[in-house]
Amino acid sequence: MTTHETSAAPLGLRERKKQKTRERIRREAYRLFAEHGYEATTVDQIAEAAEVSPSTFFRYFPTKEDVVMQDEYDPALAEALRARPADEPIVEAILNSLRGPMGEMLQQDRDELLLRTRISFTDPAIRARQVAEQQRSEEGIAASIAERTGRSTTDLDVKCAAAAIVAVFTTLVRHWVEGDGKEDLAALYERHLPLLSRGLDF
Amino acid sequence: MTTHETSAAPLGLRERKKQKTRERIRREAYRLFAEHGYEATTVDQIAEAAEVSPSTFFRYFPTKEDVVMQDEYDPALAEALRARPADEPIVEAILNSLRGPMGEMLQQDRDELLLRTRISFTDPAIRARQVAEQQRSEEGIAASIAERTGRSTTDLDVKCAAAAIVAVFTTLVRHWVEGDGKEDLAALYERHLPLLSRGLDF
DNA sequence: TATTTATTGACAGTGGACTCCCATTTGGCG
DNA sequence: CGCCAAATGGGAGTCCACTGTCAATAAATA
Repeated sequence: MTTHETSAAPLGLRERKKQKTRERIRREAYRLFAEHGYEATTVDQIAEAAEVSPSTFFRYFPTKEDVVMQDEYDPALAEALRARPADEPIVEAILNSLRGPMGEMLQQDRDELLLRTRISFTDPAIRARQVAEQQRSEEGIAASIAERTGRSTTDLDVKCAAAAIVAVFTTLVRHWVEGDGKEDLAALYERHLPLLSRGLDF
Repeated sequence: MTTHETSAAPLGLRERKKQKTRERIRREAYRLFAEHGYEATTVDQIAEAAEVSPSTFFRYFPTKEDVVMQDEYDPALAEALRARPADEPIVEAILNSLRGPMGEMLQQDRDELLLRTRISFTDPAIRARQVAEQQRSEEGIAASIAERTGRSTTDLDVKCAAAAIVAVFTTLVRHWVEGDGKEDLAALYERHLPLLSRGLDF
């Protein structure tokens, strides 16, 4: 590597074309996945729909799995969490993070998020990948909690808390997806996340 | 079908042989998975190790995935939960269930559980399957909670609670596996599950 | 023992993910 | 424009899960 990517790079025609190609492949893949399911969609079909050769598909994505999402949201949340005052109770801190730009981000990507999430809940093969990502999300959130409370990241209570939080998130998002995204995701968070702070009183 | 299976069937030589073959395939598969990983193990290898032809493998297991575990424990927990008095707080009820025969069951299968769980945490492809099972566990536990509290199974709070509980379980089991099962799993439950009842006070 | 039926192994596919290679095209640049 | 490097397409090839068929064998049954 002789050149470093700078955020202000003018981006020549070549780069722009590549980005567009990558995006086109990804978009067509998602469309086909949504239409016929992940397993039932072949790389050849994706390539054809994106108007590239199968070889080119593999140049952009090392494996078919790689075309599926990595979730930017949970890591972003872990980040946002770090900006909140440490004396704020964790659930409050999360809700406050979601009320900020983080929430707008979700609002913005609503449709794509809906589609992606639907796929990942529907298809077992993709689900696997998703779970791996989720694990990292948990670690990120655990790290935030640990940082805020001066505990260790390896603290089991911290890990359990992070796991519970992510689990509730997942449950709410699933509910949201099953309702075709008609409900307000943010409202669901506001309504059900506090369950964790007040304790499971069943 | 002209004959029906009766629980007291004396089980002819044919049936017994089949059972043994099935078990042998499963055992060898697990051994190889543990040794080389799920993906890296081919059906041919499993068949050879189990001393059957590849065709026979597929006669016993429709797909390679089908050779992996279904978890009997979480459903068993949901069952046991139903036997506890309804006025007992949920986390207490769970712990009490685990203190009974349910706990002995776990104790008994310790080694196999350790192996199976290790595989399912290690290998993404199997993890997918596991997650699907987990989903059903959540539903089972949600059903128990709903039944105990007279709420609906579709109640989002109930679903969130079940998800949180399973998430903590998973976290603890993972921790247990990572420590090679040296710690006492039951003790981990006792120590960290109450986190959920008293609320996340971070 | 003779007949029937279930289980098996061998073998020849199929399809799809993924690799390698090479010729062609296309954008970057002097 | 003309050269170079990057990006692409096409094709041949590998690996492996999984299917289907058929003949041989072993168990159940008469």
